[in-house]
Amino acid sequence: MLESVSAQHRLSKGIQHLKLLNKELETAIETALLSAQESGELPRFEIPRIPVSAPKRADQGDLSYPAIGLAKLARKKPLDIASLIADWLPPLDFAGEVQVAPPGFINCFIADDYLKRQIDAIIAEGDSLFQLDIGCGEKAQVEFVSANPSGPITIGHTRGAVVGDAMARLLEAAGYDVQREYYYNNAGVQMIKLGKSLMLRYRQQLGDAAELPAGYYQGEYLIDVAVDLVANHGDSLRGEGWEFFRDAAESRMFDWIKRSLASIDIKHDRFYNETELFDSRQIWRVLDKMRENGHIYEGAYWEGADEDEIADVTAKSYEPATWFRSTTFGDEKDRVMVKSDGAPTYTLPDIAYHCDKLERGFDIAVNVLGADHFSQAQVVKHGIEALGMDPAPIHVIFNQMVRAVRRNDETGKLEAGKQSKRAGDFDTLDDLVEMTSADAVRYHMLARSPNSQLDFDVDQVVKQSNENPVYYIQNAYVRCAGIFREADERGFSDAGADLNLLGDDELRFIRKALELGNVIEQAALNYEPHKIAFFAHELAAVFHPIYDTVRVLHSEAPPEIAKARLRFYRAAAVVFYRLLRLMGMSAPERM
RNA sequence: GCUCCAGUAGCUCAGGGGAUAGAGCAUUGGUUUCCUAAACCAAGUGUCGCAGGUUCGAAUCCUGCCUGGAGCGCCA
Repeated sequence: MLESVSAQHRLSKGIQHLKLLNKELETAIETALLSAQESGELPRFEIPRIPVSAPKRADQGDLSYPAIGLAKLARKKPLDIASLIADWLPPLDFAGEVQVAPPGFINCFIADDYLKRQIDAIIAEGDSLFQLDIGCGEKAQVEFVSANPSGPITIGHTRGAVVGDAMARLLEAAGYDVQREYYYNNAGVQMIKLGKSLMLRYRQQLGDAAELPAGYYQGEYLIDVAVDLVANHGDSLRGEGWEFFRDAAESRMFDWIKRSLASIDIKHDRFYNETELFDSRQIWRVLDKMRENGHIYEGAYWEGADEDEIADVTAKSYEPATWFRSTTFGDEKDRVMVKSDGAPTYTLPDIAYHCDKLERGFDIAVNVLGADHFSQAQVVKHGIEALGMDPAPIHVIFNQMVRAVRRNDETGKLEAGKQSKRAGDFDTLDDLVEMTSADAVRYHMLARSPNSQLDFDVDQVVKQSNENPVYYIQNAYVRCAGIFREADERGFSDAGADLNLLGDDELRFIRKALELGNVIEQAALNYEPHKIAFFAHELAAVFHPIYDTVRVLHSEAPPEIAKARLRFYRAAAVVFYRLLRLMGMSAPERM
């Protein structure tokens, strides 16, 4: 489905149009190949999609296409095919020189004139730079964080929060109408334990001798809540049951969670909880539907259980439970939907929730989960299939584990944080933000493939220096802002700037900046939000050397050249602003 | 035992059929009369875990193995 959508991608209407040059060239090459086939110079074969990419070396052009890949199909020498393509290539307004390079590459240079024109185009697009229309306004949802309200946002949740929010921003940039959702379980035994834990903490505050049993929530934060309850209500809550305390705890925890997330500029549009699915009896309707479709059965153990499992279950003398025959869909064993005590497992509401999600009509439903949810997510997917629904819109990003680390000065190795004497605890989002900054947390959590385990190096992130990529990127924007401030003070403007006076350095930056559209598309449609973080750093690395030599308000820069350069920096500032916002980071005017 | 993720420079990680494998940190040396040096310039560093295979071409794909992490509940 994505392919068909992406094929009809368009850019938003603006006065100026920024193009996805890779796509343009790919299309043009396809046209050239068809023409060559038409003319008989090339045999007929189905043209495979070979992506145009940016070569590593400058002398290999800005966009490169390996025609080598067609050699076998065309039964011709790669270099000859490349030549044919070059011959038949329709005119492209952005293309300068087109070279054929051995062993069979088409290397296309972007024309300087085109690059210069893009500067005003970038400024015109402003905050919506490279706002794509791939999504055509279709509905997308990102479900992320989804931590149960039983404690603070941990470092692991934080990764999901940052990745999810960046994903949402990228989908918006790709043209989707995006909803951010937070789903949580508040109907199970864990919340009962939370309520009882708070109740005991409350009684402790009143001087009762109460111990928290093992498995209850031992965290000190519940003591804080209990202290508050005593301060506000004295001992008047002594008669309240655990339900009261559960609700009080849930409410307090959610206030905390929302405040923590807000501190890194993350806000959900909707909070959806399990209780809704119970109250609406939706979970039972889902179970009935699965039963109707023949995927549900009752039994003390699952149909494929071996002797050991049966012996184990028999020993526990369970009453029969309700099973989902998920093995039909490739699962390794069937799963319990309703326990023998009549309570549903958490899987059933989870399936019901995703069913509801699909019924709400999202064309894309991204789910950001920790890798420890892998099996669970598979079962949910099987459940959706058992309902006769298509799980295709659902895409899960699994984040591998994350831990806070510090460098051990003796070994030089990174070690998990808690053992550090200097550190104290820093395994919550609040701690991380306090020790570093919201921007640093966001950047470092994002600048890693979700598939990689992440060691959050607290010491490195704390450093506010050029050692830290966060400030390296932001400083690019700050430097632009500094130029604008100084220009304003001197009453200098870029009105009537002649961009022909710009040099190769400036154009090198524009070249790189024009890749942003492709980066957004790739990051959004392939669910790889980390790409935007790497691109931001690369762009800053192109920017800073230019800043050093391309001076605007310098005694040796003639006013006409200064004007053109000022206009250039206006464009650069737009690009960095857009990038920083896509990552959910701030774009400070000064640092 | 099975499933998923990872293994690339001293460290943390990008790249994931294409041209001479990259970045940051760390190391060494240099740069500032003028828009913030949180910057720039220069230097060195590799058995891309191991072994086979596919291919014109493999860090990238396939198979097997090794190492580390996460799962495999009538927990949520």
